[in-house]
Amino acid sequence: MTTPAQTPPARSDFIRDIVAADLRDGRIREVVTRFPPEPNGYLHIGHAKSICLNFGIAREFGGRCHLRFDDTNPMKEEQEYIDAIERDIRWLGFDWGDHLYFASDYFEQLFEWAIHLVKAGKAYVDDLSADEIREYRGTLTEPGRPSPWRDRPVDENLDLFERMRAGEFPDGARVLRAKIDMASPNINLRDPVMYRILHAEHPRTGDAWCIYPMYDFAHGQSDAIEHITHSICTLEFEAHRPLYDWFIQNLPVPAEPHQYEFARLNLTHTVLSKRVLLRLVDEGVVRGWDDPRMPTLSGIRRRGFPPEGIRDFATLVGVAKTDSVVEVEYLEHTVRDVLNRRALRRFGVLDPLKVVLTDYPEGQVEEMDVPNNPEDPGAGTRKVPFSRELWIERDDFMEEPVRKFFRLAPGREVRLRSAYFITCDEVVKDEEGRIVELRCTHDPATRGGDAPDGRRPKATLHWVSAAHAVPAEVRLYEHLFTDPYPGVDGRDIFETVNPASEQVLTGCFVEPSLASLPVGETVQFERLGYFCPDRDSAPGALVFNRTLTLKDTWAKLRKQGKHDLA
RNA sequence: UGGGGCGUAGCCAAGUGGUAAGGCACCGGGUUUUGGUCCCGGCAUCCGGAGGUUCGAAUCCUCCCGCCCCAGCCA
Repeated sequence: MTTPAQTPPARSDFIRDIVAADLRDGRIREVVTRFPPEPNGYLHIGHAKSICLNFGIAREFGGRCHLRFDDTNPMKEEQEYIDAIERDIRWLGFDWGDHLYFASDYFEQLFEWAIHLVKAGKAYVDDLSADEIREYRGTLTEPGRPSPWRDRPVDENLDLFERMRAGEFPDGARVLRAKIDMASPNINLRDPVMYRILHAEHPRTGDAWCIYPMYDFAHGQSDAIEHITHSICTLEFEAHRPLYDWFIQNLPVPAEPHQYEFARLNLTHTVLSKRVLLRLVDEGVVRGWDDPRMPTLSGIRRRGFPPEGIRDFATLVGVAKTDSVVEVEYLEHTVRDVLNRRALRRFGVLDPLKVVLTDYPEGQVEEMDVPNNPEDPGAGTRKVPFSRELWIERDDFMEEPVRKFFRLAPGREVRLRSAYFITCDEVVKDEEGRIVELRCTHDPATRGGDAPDGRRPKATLHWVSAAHAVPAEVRLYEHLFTDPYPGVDGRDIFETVNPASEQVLTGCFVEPSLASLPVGETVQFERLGYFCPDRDSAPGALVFNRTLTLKDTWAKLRKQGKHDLA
């Protein structure tokens, strides 16, 4: 309850070291990075690591970071994704200024460069089918063989390539290939395909093109056009770097960018494969791309995670080349850390148990002053109505308390936070023996929560005045997958979806101030966790998402079976 | 068994010849009107393994072992 934790300073890593050295040695004057998403899905926490890296470096070294959509495959890309991606990056806290680009903006230039290679005898049109190309490519241990079309005359290649562009051939009929080395031990250099024919509507260029460049032919050149100095990508592109360099060296590009690779983020109990995420959405396993259980930025946002918590996570996790799987608890820690500092405290009762204060005047209402955030005195206090009948958490009472349970029990006195000390006198049950009400008395001298005689109850409970309580639905969220490493053991990922990943609670009661809390604003329900109004919320029908629980030592003791030990 | 990478605590991760940072998790203790926060302490005689070089090695050399990526007209 003291020193507010600091946002961790950006530490150095091997990429930042390279950037610093390039700046220091004058190899570059200004660092220019780029974040290059393909608009074929929503951004997820793994992308956040890359975004924080690229935009973070630009910010730290006084350079700039471009947002460039890698939209070279119209079969999978959609405007909806472009919009969502821009929204999510902004939400994360980054800005690309005027530097919004699309690989498709460079299609004409790329085409000209392809012609350049053809004229130089370094690219050719191949008539082989996809299957044949695969056969000719060889294997990991055997070299490939040259296509029969490999030595086609330049003029013929030029003519055919122009006609490919003109739409004279059907999809798959021919491709343009770079002529490099069919025997290269690096398969990426065995005459990689540069262009394929795709008679598809492109989200941005419409039907202007029916041939589209492959990633390898588009990415590096796009970097060169934008004068990107450090093209940062994930490890799986490492083997592509020689090809990246080959194109740069063999083309009259305006700059010579360099590619650097780092290990992508993996999280336990989480899947970050776009393919799988798409299936979860399509098959209705979740409520959509922004389901609070999804690792997408939009899901995390809906869940109530603050962007700062994600940024902190990215910096704490670091950047290296070791394949790693970070425990999701680490993310939860940085999120709690931010929320603990910022979130307003509120009262909400998830599983209500009625308490009647037999010695409290009927009809009387007191406005209790309650701190908005003990971590931040500047957050002030609020008034919370208190009256004779209250709701408390059913878990906060035990008729026959076990050894380490020190909440309410018959004959026991506890503190109602910022209100009074109360003592349980009587337990009321229904015919089935279920506890339906607790009859208690309060000590008027403890108003506000402090006893003049200095006595201190072992427990402090949250509460809501029954007459003023606002009903709400609360959705409890847990890991989407029970398996820490979903899919690694060969089991179908969909079979390890946690059936309890979403639990919908109805009949919850929250304090009056919560009725007007804006969607997406995360508050702490004292002693329970962090919650935020979901977009499904409506004026008379509040819906809250549980962002995260608070750390809960008592729950841990019970789970370990230690609550009853001496 | 082709090529490219990587192996430091349960999980991340510094360190790059001078005798193992930090965070998460975990375990103790203190404070506390949230069993939260905060504070204090503990947690690698050892850096995938084996040799070698050196006064001295996680850091250099050799060999071995393990894991990841590449055979899309995906990115």
